Amino acid sequence: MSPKSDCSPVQASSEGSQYFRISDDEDSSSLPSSPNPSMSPLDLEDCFSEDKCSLADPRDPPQKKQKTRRGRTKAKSEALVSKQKKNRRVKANDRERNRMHNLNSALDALRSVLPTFPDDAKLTKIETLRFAHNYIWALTETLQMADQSLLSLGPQETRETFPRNPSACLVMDLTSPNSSASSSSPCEWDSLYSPVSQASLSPRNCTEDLLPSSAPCFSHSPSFPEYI
DNA sequence: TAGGCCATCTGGTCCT
DNA sequence: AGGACCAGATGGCCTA
Repeated sequence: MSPKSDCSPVQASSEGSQYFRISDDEDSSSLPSSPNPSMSPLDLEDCFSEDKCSLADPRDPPQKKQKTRRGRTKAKSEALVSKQKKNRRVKANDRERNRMHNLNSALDALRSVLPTFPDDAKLTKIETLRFAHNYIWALTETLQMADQSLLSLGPQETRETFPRNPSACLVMDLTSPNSSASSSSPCEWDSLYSPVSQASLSPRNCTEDLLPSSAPCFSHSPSFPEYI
């Protein structure tokens, strides 16, 4: 079950700019006498800014200038406050949208460096974060193991054991579902749970907590240490 | 159709 | 005061 994948930020942004919902207070209290229910918020802004649609009661007797002026002043100030409020909300919505887009971009960047199978499978947000956490933890642990092995092995043995960068070997083991895995257990990545993950995630549910349901559970090479 | 995921809006809170 | 961050609400889309 992959979520909608064609929702680019640009598209979302354009949709967001078109989508506007008038909140209850703005609709009923701040804008009590909307001249035209079909007017867009921008129309209403024009209405306020240009004073095209006065909020003053037309039934006010014209001879009571003082009272009328005071009433109009109050109504206009309320309109201005309402307009300012609405402008702030619109700007805040825009910032929030951009903030979430930035967050999603960062999440996409994170996804791009994580191995996924199949390649076009898109991890959900929570899956990406959990997977990245465990992936980093596994890489770190393996590097430490490799360092220890390097220290204990002689130069010749080292060359045979680690012909290339040990971390590269690790990545191969981690990422390739067809790597020399002898274990056929469907959820070998359970062994990659970090201590922290074990505290917060259920190791028994590999598909939910570590990998997307659409992605297969990977096997690791026999040389990969068991982290239980 | 229910449930999951997501984008967006919104009001509150904290910080500068 | 204004911006950043957060969490709740809402509605749309997609899949089983």
